[in-house]
Amino acid sequence: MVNLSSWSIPRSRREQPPYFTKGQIITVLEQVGILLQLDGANPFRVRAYENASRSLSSHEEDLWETVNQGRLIDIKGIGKGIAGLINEAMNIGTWGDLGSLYEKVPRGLIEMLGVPGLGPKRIKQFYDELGIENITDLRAAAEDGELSNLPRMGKKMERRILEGIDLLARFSGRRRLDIGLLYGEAFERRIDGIEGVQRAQLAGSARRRKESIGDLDVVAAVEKENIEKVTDSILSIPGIAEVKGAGDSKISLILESTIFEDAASNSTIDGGVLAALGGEAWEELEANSTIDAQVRLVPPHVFAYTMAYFTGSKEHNVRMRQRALDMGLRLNEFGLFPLEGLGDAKGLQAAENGLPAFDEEEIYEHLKMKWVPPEMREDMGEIEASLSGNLPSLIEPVHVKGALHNHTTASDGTGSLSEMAEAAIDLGWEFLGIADHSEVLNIGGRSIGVPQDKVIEQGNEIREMNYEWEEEDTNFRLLHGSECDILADGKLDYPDSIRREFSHVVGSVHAIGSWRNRDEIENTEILIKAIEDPTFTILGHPTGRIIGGREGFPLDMHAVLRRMGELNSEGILKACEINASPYRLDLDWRLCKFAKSQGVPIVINPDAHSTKGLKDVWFGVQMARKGWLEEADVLNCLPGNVIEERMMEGK
DNA sequence: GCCGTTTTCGGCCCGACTGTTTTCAGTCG
Repeated sequence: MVNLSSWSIPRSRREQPPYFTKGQIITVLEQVGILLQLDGANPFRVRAYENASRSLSSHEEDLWETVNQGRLIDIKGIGKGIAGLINEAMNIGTWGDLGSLYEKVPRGLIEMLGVPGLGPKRIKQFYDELGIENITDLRAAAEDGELSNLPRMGKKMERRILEGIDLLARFSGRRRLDIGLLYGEAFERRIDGIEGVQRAQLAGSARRRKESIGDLDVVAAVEKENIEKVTDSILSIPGIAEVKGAGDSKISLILESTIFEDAASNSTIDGGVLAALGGEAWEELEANSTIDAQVRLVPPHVFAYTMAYFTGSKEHNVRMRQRALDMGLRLNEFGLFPLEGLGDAKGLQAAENGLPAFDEEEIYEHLKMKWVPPEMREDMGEIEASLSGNLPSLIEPVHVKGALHNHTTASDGTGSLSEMAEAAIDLGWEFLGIADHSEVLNIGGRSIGVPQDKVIEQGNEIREMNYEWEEEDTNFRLLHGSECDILADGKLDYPDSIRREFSHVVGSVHAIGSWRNRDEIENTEILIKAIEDPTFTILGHPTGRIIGGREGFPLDMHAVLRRMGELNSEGILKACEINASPYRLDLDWRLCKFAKSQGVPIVINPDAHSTKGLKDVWFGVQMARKGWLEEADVLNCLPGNVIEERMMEGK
């Protein structure tokens, strides 16, 4: 959901250029796209702003440098107009006449976009004709029957809007990946088990492993004569809170947690996903959560095309269509057809003359491309890589041989040293890094961190345990590290003498408040200073974001990763964590490829606070895959007998 | 507003569903 408080044109807090950061510019372009829609602008102009914003966020260079070199218009999607705007914003600190656009569109209209079934056109119509400026006005007008007097509006629309407002209040927002997958896998299995369904598979952002899921897409292969029967069966699946619509080829509904009833005893529900989930997810499910879902029913021979289409992303699909057009073909959810002689044939009828494809590999083959793993389908360069045959060979969960950031009862974990070690051995790991909180940390007035004498004791205990494993020829060791707080001034917690004894120091920011009150440039400088400390090894959850909870603090992560890359090139190990907790998934996957390009090694850390928490590594691997990483890019794929040495590089 | 080895003008991805209509506009993905 959009955050209304941030919907004003930013004013610079700086004395000299650059007056705005790349992040601010990306946000403004994105917001302008939305404001223009509500203002009834040409939809292609709207898209131009959306595209510019998107393409800027995947622009890896320093934007200020690009501006100064006059190379803005070299960025695809940025032409003369938007380049001029960015120039002005960074050099002069003003935004052209965008201020008037921001003034013109009432904030409440943006909020109204969140109402299901309401789009920019109707919102503008309500505003122009009835003066409706926000959801409160909208509800009143609908209840008074004013909406149904407008052209192309009726009683049904009015009722739908009222329901939409309720829906928005109850179920707004996206679900974390772990919750989304839990629902998605359960729903997929239920549908797959229905008589008349030949195949059923989860598509959409869940299949692409986005860090949050808006709604679920399941594609089911069903022969035409069975559609009615299968539709009835789907609508009788337990756990459907509401049916939003049902046609011949598409069913929209809202799922609730009762879909999991008797799931525990259902042996068909299993797989890596459920195994990867700890207790926390289950607890949350019981608290009345819901998720939107769509089922697409298609004839078996077009299943692969429909899967590819509904896996997305939208941006990937646009590029794929364009690729098809370049080859004189049309691509849609039913197939791939030569444009020539296509005539007026539409939809499924046209599919009769399409190129056959049993699976997605064949679709990509028809387009002279290599199959792209779903996680990578974000139009972040995978089309080009696929065309040139340079797709990476992505990391897999089995490559992981340990993890370096985990907690015990010494700080706020629930497992003892030996319990955590045992759980790691059970996972087939060769090492486990302990990194309890440093002494300064207290949350809600309760001290969580490990005092100095205790952390020294912990080190002795670990040495003894390691000695025993070595004696009995067990290929496993504990690494004694620490999750050291990065203080507001960039200093690390604990005295130097203590920190030097650790095998690795995970430096993390926890006092998010003070970092959120500073600007991007200041935070970036201070964080880099912390990283440069000789004892610093791994940057823990870099931005402090909580998915569905709070944004991270402002930070130029590109600049941080560039500096870390420099230090690595000098032989000093500075690694960046992908915090694998589904609540964090931070480093963001969008930055993994850049980290790699700068020579910054990645560590996938579960940040486990319990034995179960170790399994969260699975989610981190999914993010690494989205970020194009291979086994060799991830430090905790190294064998146990070399990891400790690697941690000490440059010290 | 962006883009271009057919193009500096005229395109810009494509189809289903819904509710409103009697041929289509708006929304969604």
